[in-house]
Amino acid sequence: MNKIIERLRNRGLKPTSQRIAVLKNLTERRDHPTASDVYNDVVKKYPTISKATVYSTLKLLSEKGEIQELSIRKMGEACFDSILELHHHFLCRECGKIIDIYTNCRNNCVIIKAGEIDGNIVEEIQAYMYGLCSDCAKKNN
Amino acid sequence: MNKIIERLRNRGLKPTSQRIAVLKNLTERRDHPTASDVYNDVVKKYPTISKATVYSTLKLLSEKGEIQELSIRKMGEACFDSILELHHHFLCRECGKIIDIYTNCRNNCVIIKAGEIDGNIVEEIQAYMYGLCSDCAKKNN
DNA sequence: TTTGATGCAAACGGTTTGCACTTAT
DNA sequence: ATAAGTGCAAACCGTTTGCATCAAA
Repeated sequence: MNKIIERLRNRGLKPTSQRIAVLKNLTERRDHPTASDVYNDVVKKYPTISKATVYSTLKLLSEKGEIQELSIRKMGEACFDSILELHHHFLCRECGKIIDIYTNCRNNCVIIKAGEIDGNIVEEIQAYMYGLCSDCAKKNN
Repeated sequence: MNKIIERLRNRGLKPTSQRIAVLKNLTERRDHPTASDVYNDVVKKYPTISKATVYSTLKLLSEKGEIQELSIRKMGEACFDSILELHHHFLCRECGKIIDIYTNCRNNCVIIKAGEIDGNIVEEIQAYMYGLCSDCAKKNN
């Protein structure tokens, strides 16, 4: 818990109970939730929290670089990830699940090795993979 | 022009003047326009075209696989690409420009070579790179 | 002719904003 | 005390929808 408060303080954000609950929730789950997903969870413990606060907290945390907003969307909604370490995402076309992909991309990716491509300076790469997740692949057999 | 009509017919879409104008516009430009971008261009020649028609045409073409909707957004707006050939996208953090990246990824990417990762079947990969484009990199020096 | 497309305006849904009230420091 | 954050509702904006009109076959 103190760790969550510290993370907020380090980013210059007052550690209010709402913000603590939001960041804690996002940190504990690994399913790339949308703002509504986080709200629906947090509101159980803090019935008075508003969606606006959840939105504002997620936006602030993204801007400060404490969490990241993914480029892909779940049914039109932005989704968030508390893990900043370089990793990619797999999106299942059947069940819509988003799965973290950790790969030794740095070792294999010519672009990351070079740090630039076609004269453009590459600071970050996010790869989005589409296909059938292992669960859905099993079911379809 | 006949080529555009043929592309529409092949997808089972009536080649109306509006649809021809939309697909032609998207095919001629390489700047990954949003629906509004396309509308603003097309409306000059067809002053009566409505945004709803542009949206519907772009949606139909995406669904039929004739064009693609990118995963990234320009200021919250969906953007489209008439090029389906495997390629990636570079997004400049300074000017917001989206640049096509063609790389021999197939030869280097362990994931594409394997066709699966962590048991998930990978059918497609879109890589999004973030950084400074060559133009902005020059300016900043 | 008749089936499907268009244009308009209203609805929709995720996100943001304005403002009076509340809370952390 | 006071600066910052919250909750509510309304506004916002990209996108979709319903429906009467219109055009391609």
